[in-house]
This record gives sequence, C-alpha cells and structure tokens, in this order.
Amino acid sequence: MVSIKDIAKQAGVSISTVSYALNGSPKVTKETSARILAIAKELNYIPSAAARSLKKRETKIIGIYLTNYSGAFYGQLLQGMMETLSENGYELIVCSGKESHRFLPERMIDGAIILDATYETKELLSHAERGHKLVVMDRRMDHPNISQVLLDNKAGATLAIDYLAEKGHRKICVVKGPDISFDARQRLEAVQKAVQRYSHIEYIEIDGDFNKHSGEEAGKKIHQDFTEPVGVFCLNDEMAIGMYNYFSRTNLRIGEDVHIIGFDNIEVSQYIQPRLATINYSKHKWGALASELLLNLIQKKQSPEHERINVSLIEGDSVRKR
Amino acid sequence: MVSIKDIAKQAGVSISTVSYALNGSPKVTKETSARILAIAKELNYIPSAAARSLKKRETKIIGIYLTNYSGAFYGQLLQGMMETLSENGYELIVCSGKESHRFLPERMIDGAIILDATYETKELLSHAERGHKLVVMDRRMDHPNISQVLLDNKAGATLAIDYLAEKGHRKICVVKGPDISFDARQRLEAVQKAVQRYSHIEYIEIDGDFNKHSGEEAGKKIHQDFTEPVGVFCLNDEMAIGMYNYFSRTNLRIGEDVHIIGFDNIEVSQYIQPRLATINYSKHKWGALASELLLNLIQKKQSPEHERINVSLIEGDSVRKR
DNA sequence: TCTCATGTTGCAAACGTTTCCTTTATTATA
DNA sequence: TATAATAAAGGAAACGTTTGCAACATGAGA
Repeated sequence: MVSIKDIAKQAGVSISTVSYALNGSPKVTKETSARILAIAKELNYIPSAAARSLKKRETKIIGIYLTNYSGAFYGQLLQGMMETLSENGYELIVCSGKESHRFLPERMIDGAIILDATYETKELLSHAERGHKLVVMDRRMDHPNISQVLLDNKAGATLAIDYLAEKGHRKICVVKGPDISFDARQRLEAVQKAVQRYSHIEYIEIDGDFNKHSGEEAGKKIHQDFTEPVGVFCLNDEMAIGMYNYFSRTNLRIGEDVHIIGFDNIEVSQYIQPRLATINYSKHKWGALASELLLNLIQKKQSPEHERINVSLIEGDSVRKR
Repeated sequence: MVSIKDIAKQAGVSISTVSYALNGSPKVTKETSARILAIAKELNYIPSAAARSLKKRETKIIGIYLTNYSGAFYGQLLQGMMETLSENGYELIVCSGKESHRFLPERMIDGAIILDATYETKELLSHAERGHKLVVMDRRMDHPNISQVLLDNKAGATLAIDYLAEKGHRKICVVKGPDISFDARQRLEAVQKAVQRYSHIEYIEIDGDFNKHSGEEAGKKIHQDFTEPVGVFCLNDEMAIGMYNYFSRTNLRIGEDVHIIGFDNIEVSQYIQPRLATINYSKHKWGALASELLLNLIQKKQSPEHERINVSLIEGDSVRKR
C-alpha cells in the first residue's frame, strides 16, 4: 500500500508537508502542493481510513439501526437521511444485528439513528452516557446526547377511528401491533381514547405483530365472528395487506362487509384493490429530520430536543359508508 | 477513553500482556489473564476498531452495495448474507451512494458484494486489481479476486414464455427492464430465443425500467392496442404490480383478458389478487452463497468461480387458459 | 552446582495519519 | 546593515493496537 510516506519520499518533502498538501492547507505553497497532489495521483494513493480515524477520532460515518429491511418504507426513509448527511460530508451505513451494536462504542461510526425496537434503551443510555450521539425514532428518551423524532401516532390513530365513525361504523375492530413497538403502543392508546368518545360503538381488539401473517390471522378471527359490517383499523399497512389476502379467499368483500384502514401508507397500499385507506406521513422528511438533529448533536449546535412528524388521512375504497 | 495502556497500568503488567490476555492467547497464565479481564471489565474498556484495523489490516466487515433499498426482495437476501457472515465472525453493512465506494479501497471493509448496476465494472476491476475481494451478483466478470453468483435468468425467462404458450397464448408481450441491468438483458435475450420456437406466436416488446410506474405505462399501451387476449411477461414482479394497478381502473380483467407473469416472486406477489404467476428463486440462498464465495476469496480457499441460482415457475391465477 | 529447556512477561517497533512546535529561508523595516 | 517579522517546510509525538523478539524466572536433568 502506498502511503503518505511514499509520496513524501518521491516528492522530496516531509510527510507533514504531504499531509498538509493533501488536506488543502494554506501552509504549503501552491507549487509544492500541486507537485504533491500530482505524485499522489500518479502513485494511486488512497488514504487509510483507519489511520485517519485513529488520529482524528471521527469517521464521518453515521449508522442507522434497523430491525428488518423487509419493511416497505425504508426506501424513502433512507433516501431522506442520505441526502441530509451527504450534504454535510457524512456517509450512511445500515446496521442490523446484535453484533453491529459495537460499531458505536468502538467508534466505527460517529453517531447513530435508532429505529430498532430490539435495541435496548438501557444500552442506548449507556452509549449516550459515554458521550456518543444518538437520535431515536422509536421511543422516548431524555438525555443531552439524545434527540428524538417521533411520528404523531396519536393524531393518526384518532384520524383513523374518526374516519370509520364518520362513515357510520358502529362496530370497530383494531388489530394491534407488538408490545415492544413504541408506535404500536401509542397508536393503541389513542385508539382506546378515541373510541370512548363514541358511546354507541362496539369496540374489539385483536392481537397482531405488524407482519402480514398476523393480518391474515386477524382476518380469520373477524370472519368467524362476523355478523354485521365491521370497520377494522390495522395498526400498520402490512397487516392490512395480509387481511386483504385472507378475505380474497372468502365471500366477504372489503369495502362492503369489511372496511379496512391501515397506517404508514407503504408503497403497495396504492397498488392493491380496493385502494387502502391509511394514515400517511412523509418518510423522507422523517429521515431527513432525524439526520439533521443528529448532525446538530455532533456539531454541538442547538436544536429542539424532539420533533414530531405530522400525519394525514388518505381515503380509500377499502372504507365506505355503512 | 480507556485504553489497553490504562489496563496495563492498573494491573501492573505491560501492554503486550494485556493485549495477549484480551485476545485469549495461551502465552499468559490463567491467573494474570483473569485479573486483566476483570480490570478491563471494571474500567469499561472497549477496544478501538480503528487502532486494531490499522495494525491488523482488516476490519471483519463486509459491505453489500445496493442501488435502492426500496426493492422488495432485499429482506431475505440480506438475511441470507448476514447468517453466513456472522457465523464466520464478520459483520455486514449496507452501502449505497457514490461516496461509499471509497469504503473498499480505504479498507473500511474487507470485501464487497455488488448488486448495484450503477457501480461501474471498470471501477470494480481496478479494486480487484489492487487485491480487494469481490463477489458480483449483477454482472459477469473474470478476475482471480472476483467471484460471481448469478440467477439462472435464461431458464426463468424460458419457463415464463413456455408457460404462456402452454396456456394457449398466441399473442405475447414482454415488458423489458433497463438496459443497464444484466438480469434484464439476460431475461430479454432468453425470451427472444424462446418465442422463436413458437412460430405461431405474435411477439411484442414494450420498454420498462423495473419500477412500478413503467408497469402502469406498459399496461396503458397494451390497453390501447387491445384486440384479443394477451399474455404479458413482465421482466420483474414490481412492474407486474404496476400493471395490475393500471388494469384495475379499466374494463379489462387480469387472468381473462390480460394474462400476466412476473419474475422474482417478491413478497406482495402472493398478496395481490389474482395471485401473480411468477418465476421464483431463493433469495436467502442467493445471499448466503454470495457471502460464502466472498469468504472463500478472503480466506484464500478454493471455490467455484461462479455459481448459478436455480429458478422455478410459480403458477398463479393471473395466467389462465386461453 | 551448572546448564538447558520451558513458561511467562516485557520491550519496542510498526501500522498511517494529524498537528503542534521548531527550524530555516525570505522579505520588510529601521 | 542589522533586526524583526513573515512564510514555508520539517521533526516528532501521538492516536491504540499487535506481535516478533528479548529477558527473566523456574525447575529439571546431568
């Protein structure tokens, strides 16, 4: 491997001069600098990230921690993050799996964005305590080294219930998410509060885990107990799609017998029939904002400790007037 | 930051002894080792990845290069990779974006798996030339430092055309993929060869780019020229889903007027109505195999230079007898 | 008692940078 | 012309590890 040393030798200057030249420091004259740069290119010099980060104590890399990539909305989310970060000279890498947790403390990454309910809060706190910078998107944490960007789950869930009620539904069923998920808990809580406002509504809860399969299972349960049209709020779109799949094999029709609304507005929701009603929010903005807060934390700039992402209702033929 | 030096001081031994102890070398006695380990834990010692990789010239990290995360099959693919890699003490990180190309030459990663048509072959070749290890999943390359795992696109495309022909279709339309994609080119080539075997078949090509939107566009075109039932081979499932969406707004029925078969068997293909006929292959195995070949390359073990992933036909109600 | 093998630990160089501080050369000022 | 100020380049330490080799202690065999 050709190093700064080789360049120095070739150029007949000291390694410090080479380093300054390579970093565009004004301490070295234009001519020497140009000569050094030329030699570097000629020798095919590539800096060693390890050496640099050992010395500078930074890597210019941000890690985003995800549980499973399969989820459908990561595309836009990551896009939003990458744009913001690369504008500021940072790279984004996606980390997954227990072992990659060590990337933060071992300083392979300068900061982390967390969207992984399996990452323990206790562990995150100890990182923050050591001085590492974090942004959490899936829980609430209070620490000077941690910022948060959360969805307005409560508003979304309330919109969904109100929408069903407004369409005349008197029997409402919610398909829950996993307890481990902050979003699931918040959405459920808001649902419970919202239905209380409608004394005439019969309200039922069914377990779910945010995956398609549990949506199918929930569909089966609804089918078994079916007596009259029912409005179903699946706490995410993925389960709604599973439920579509279940009912496609039955004599019950979505938008007639079973009315479904989801949450997330993942891409395929626009592509299934009938169009799924859902709660929408900008994944791009969510990612961008998280990155921005993280950069502020790293650069010790002030920024609001926590931001909230707005949501809105998207109507769809999966919910019709009863 | 507490370093190996601090531990040495605390334990009253040299730093080399600490290093040996930390790495479980038999050169240091059990007692000293235990004492050192205890002190390390007590001081909350965390090794510096930078220092280690500077010295050892390895990071134990593999990078997978993807164009866009949005694609629907990455979940299982990455899962397959992670399993194989973590069994061997490696971590996987997902890299995306032009700037992250430098991770390989700067030795932030020990090797790379390429599934990103925008990564130039020339650039990959120069990395290989410098001694870096690569596995390509989206092109053919011949170099001692490069292995490849390709899909059996030809077999898949042939299966698709034969399936349509077998169902009595005499008018067959293929929705192409982007020229930049190796898979798209191979599939198209095989299609062209396959249709030649059926002299009675009317064959049409429509442009596409592997995204949903181009599937919709292709649907529109097919609709305009519609005279009789047509069999459509979308070169990937994503475009097929776009086409479903288009036809849901028309009077033409999928599986009756327009018969569609896709390629990839992405997850939602099982969830749309009617069930999409498609070409299936194990994404998990694809990822696992790619990782395995890369590890062999890194550990200088022998392995076949290139492997092929088998494909199979999945029938669906989107294609019926004409 | 001396030598030798064995087992345990320490020394110091090396990995490739960055950066503070010093040295040397050059020009301006008195 | 002597001195100060400025500009350019170099020296060397430091970042935190790993590892080849040297040093030392211990006990066994002669």
